[in-house]
Amino acid sequence: MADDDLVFKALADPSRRFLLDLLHARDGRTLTELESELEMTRFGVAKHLKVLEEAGLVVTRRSGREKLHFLNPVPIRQIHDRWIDKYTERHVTALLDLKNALEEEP
Amino acid sequence: MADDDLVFKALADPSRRFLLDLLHARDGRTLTELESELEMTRFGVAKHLKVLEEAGLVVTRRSGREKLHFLNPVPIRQIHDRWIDKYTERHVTALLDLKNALEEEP
DNA sequence: TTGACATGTGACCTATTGGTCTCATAACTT
DNA sequence: AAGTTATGAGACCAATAGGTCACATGTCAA
Repeated sequence: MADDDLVFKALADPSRRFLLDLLHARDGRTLTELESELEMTRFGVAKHLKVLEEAGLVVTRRSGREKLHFLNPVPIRQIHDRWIDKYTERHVTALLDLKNALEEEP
Repeated sequence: MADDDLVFKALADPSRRFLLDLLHARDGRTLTELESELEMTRFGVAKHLKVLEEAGLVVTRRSGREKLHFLNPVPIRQIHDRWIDKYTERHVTALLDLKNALEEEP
């Protein structure tokens, strides 16, 4: 399977995106710790983490019997750069900054 | 289905990503024109375009019997912002700029 | 070394998805 | 009006993906 296909397939599942949210909030967690945040068996979570790791969205490091998981932002940025050039980026960020500002002020 | 789920599901298919590539290169194309670029029947392409449109990745405008398709970069940028904060962005862009520079110079 | 803890593998079932086809509507051209 | 062009809706089938389970390996602590 092509590299980018692995990334997009990995992002296509809501549980996996939630795992990325968890790791974005705090890195270096174990499978068991992440498992407690999802309503799913350990096996399901392990499968999802494996998909994320094979896509390069999550990087791991072993520490004894534990496996620590870290978020890797590089593939996300590459998605961005595929369809948003520097010129367009200025417009889009300005638009979204305005949107966020308006949503914060009631 | 949740908004972000539609976007990620839409991006999960290589044919749909190729359609976005085509629209990124040149906007405002019709179904028939896009169809000629894929090795697939018109019905398949139409289905993919519908998925992209429902996800908000493609915006359309009718002109007589033709339907013109345009790329909308906003959802892409929102994916980016979900997992890459301003601080991380500086590091990642610097890293990727370096990578691209090295690949261009042999 | 014995038991508890943390993770890994592969089979299995069900639900979803990609792609094609038949049928149908609407608009331009002459 | 008639023929052609551009698109739309829904049935259908094969392939894929999400989730659980039984079973297994490696690691820590007493």
